[in-house]
Amino acid sequence: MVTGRLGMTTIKDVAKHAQVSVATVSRVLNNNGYVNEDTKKKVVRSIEELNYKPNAVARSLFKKESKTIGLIIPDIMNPFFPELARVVEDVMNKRGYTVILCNSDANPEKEAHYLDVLKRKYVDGVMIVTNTLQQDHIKEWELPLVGLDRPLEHTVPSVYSDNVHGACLAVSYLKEIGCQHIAHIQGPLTIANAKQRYQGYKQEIEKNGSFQEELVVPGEYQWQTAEAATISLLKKHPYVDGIFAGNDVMAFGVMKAAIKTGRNIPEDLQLIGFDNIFMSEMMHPSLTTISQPIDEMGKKASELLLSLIKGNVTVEYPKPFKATLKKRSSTLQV
Amino acid sequence: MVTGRLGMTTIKDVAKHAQVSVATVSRVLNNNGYVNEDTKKKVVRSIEELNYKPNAVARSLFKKESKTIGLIIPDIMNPFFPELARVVEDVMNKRGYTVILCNSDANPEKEAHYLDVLKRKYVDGVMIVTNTLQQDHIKEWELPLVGLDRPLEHTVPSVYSDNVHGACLAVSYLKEIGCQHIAHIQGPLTIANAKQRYQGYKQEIEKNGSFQEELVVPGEYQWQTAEAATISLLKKHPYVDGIFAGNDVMAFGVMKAAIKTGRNIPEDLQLIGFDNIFMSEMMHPSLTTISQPIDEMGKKASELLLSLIKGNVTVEYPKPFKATLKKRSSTLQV
DNA sequence: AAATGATGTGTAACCCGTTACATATCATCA
DNA sequence: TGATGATATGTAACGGGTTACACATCATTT
Repeated sequence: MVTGRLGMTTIKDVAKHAQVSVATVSRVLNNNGYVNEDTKKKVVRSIEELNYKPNAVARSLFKKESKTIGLIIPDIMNPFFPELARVVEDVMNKRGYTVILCNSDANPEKEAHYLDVLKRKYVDGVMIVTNTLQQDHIKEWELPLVGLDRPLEHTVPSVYSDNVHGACLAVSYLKEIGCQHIAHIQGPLTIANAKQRYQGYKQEIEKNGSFQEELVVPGEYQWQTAEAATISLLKKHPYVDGIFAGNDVMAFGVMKAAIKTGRNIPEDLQLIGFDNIFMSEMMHPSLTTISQPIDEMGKKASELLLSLIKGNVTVEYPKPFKATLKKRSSTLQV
Repeated sequence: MVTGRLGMTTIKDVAKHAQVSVATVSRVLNNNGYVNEDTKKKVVRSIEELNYKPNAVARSLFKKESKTIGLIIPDIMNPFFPELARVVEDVMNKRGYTVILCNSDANPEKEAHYLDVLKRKYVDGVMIVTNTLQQDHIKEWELPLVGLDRPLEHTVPSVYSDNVHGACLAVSYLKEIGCQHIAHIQGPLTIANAKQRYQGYKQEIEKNGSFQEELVVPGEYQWQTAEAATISLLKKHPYVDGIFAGNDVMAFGVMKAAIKTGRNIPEDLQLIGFDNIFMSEMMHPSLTTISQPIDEMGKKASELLLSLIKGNVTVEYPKPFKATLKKRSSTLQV
């Protein structure tokens, strides 16, 4: 009596069992149209007895929606993204959506490939962290799309924080607590937020006209590179007494470098990171950092995407989120 | 000329454009059956001109497969899982599969819910990290399933490492390098691997008959709890000179506790963690730990699942992976 | 009492691929 | 020369839902 994949029960089985048509069963399932109370009970009982679960694929095919979204990020191993992924998955799950995880490695081909696959799978929308998405790609893309972490083309609403402002906050605080020579460990300039953080740094430093190009070194958003870069920086410029790292992970590298070069943080060298990933509190000393409201951002992005999926064409383009200074122990108390 | 969702081109459009039947187009697409070379060229040209992408949902419905798998883990924010997720996603992607990410929070209801949803979406298989999956749940579950990180029912092949052995390794090494009083920060005993690591600890300690229940304290696999537990442990038993933490994250908590109680690692207190998550190298001192071959395990689990999906009923039940000692700076050099 | 509208249910088309089956041509072989 | 098999292509059923439309019943209105 049971047909379908692996003995999966179908709506036909239920209809036969309850002695009604499939249309009636469907009406009961979707709770729409007219169904007599008794009929409904009969159908519900059959559904339970047969342990029937409607086939989501068949439904998708007809409805042209899959209750699935794609989440494209560079790399889930980058500590910033698990937090984001978690929030997104949470919100989406509560709303009945499922999340396909895609690691692009910031590789445009991989991104394009995922976009393609996702579309064929009828995902209802995509959330993406990217630097490379080209306008022509987006043009062909008629599905709900929201950018994350980095501003995208103006045709795509994006959720990100005010990196320039955040960087200014960091640097101005370093100045405030007495740093005379503030260096910057820079992220890859191909990434918009790294550039902006650098801009904020420069901008704030230039307020008293002391900007020195040599105090900016690339750390590739990785602690190993940042560690090496910091060591050679400190060798060349031993007077550096404050460092603004482009993200927390690089700040961890700075910490290692400080230890290796015999400096104490915060006494000899004050340090501020960016992101406030959850590990930053775990380090010793705990890391003063510019906190991005990751939770809020993830929630906002999810709501935005959901709204686009619901068909709202004119969603708001959210203002950049405010990054805030989170004081911990890698800077001195004022 | 273009029909379908959002102007999506269908196989019919292509057939019409190439002046052949849909069957022929399908044959070209799937590269099976007989197709004349010239016809093929015509069809390929039409496909390109119309930028046709076959609809994966329709294909799924017929083929009863979705080229999608589910990955159910407790929480992607737990640093152990991003590494795993990354490998799995990588392998699967290369084989043409897409990964749905599910955070269960180790909550049986959530797990059951995800399992249900995934099944309805025709996922081809599921990889799961769980302590709670009951036999009756698995019985109803006719899809390819592999367990991860923890041994599951004997009906389900699982990929995990030899935790008892790993714990023994840790403790015996601590003894070897001179520790007299070795404590254990324990994970939640509801989790099989935490229990096994505790067993290994106990087993190895008992070899010289010095097991003391009071030197075992619960750290809930979290650094905050572990930190607090360690502080009170060290207060009560100041002679403790070695700690085996049930995982790396708790070891980080121990590090904080050591600093707060004025101890140097490794001089005053030697420390070994478990997992070898990538942060363990980043900490200062870098953490000596029992390394699980996360990459290999992820790959193995993926291959296993793929094999089940391909229809192999009798897959091997893999031997537990060997955990190995990774010496770093939280223990003294011998 | 006839008309109207709400209620209740079934039939069949549709979503978009895949493939079994039917049909047709052509080369090869006995 | 008729049989056989390889090649080539089309028609239609199928997968498992959803829903437009048709039809029937019943209560209410005038």
